[in-house]
Amino acid sequence: MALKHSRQREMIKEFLMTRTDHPTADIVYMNVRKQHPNISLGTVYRNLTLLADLGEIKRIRVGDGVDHFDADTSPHYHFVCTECGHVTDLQMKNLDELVTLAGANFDGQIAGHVTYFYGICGDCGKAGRDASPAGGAYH
Amino acid sequence: MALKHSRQREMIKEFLMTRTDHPTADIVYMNVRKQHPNISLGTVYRNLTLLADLGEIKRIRVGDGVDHFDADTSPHYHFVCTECGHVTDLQMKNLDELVTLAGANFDGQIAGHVTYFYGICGDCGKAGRDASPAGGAYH
DNA sequence: ATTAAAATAGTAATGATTCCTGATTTTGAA
DNA sequence: TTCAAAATCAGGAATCATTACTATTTTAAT
Repeated sequence: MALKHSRQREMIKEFLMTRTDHPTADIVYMNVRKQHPNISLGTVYRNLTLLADLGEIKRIRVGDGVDHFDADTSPHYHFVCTECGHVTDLQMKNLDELVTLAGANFDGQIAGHVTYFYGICGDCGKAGRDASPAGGAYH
Repeated sequence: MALKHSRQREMIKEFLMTRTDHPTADIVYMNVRKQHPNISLGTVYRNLTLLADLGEIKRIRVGDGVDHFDADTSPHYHFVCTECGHVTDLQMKNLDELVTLAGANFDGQIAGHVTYFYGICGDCGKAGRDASPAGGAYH
């Protein structure tokens, strides 16, 4: 029942903390494997889930069919690029007031909300303009 | 290239329009099969995707690992019960202003936002209180 | 050092969704 | 009406993320 220390879990957490983007389980796996070549994908999944349950990391779902993970557990919002799929942080005031607003005409207890934004990220926007036949700078 | 009429697609759309909840592909499949027993699950998926691409229905993703579908394409928000998993509509003013707010400190083009709420729905709340040892009405 | 609980590696299983293929429907024109 | 091309279908195989299983290894308390 008690939690025991594990080198694998430590490495997963450490790796996540080095990243400002929000890697998927598979990306975590590929990277941790560089230092610990025979870690298994199942171990990565199990520990990501465990850490998320403990509240040490956050699981992020942005509708792309893959779970992303974030070592930053403070409340903040995310942006998903519909072009490259990257998930990035977004500075913005907290919107918990929405829960009150939503609860006004609703029969039930609203515990929280999920909000994320989508569009074209800065990099893809630049690349798109550069590649455009209608007047980008090429070379 | 041109779209051709299909009985299957019609039935799928018709079934969705009878529902105020937001069925998954599998639920659509099981129900349409009552009238058209040898429709295939692949056909249901293909047509749900097609209808969603045409904008005739909406695909809803609420982080439960399954896509839900909604014949009501007008902008509105959803609530997911963490107890029973049901997805229901939620009356609330549109929040497109959030996109402007979010774009303020962001490098990129924000096209839209996804918001949904979660908690305990009215039915589960009632059931929970009824079953509670700490003072429900038993008789 | 001993030992029971927890965690692991490796692999199999699951579940939602997509892809593939040969047969069937639809539709517009002859 | 007849016909052929394009679209769609049914059924099943394949994919992909994730979870479950099991024999072995690691952890940590005695």
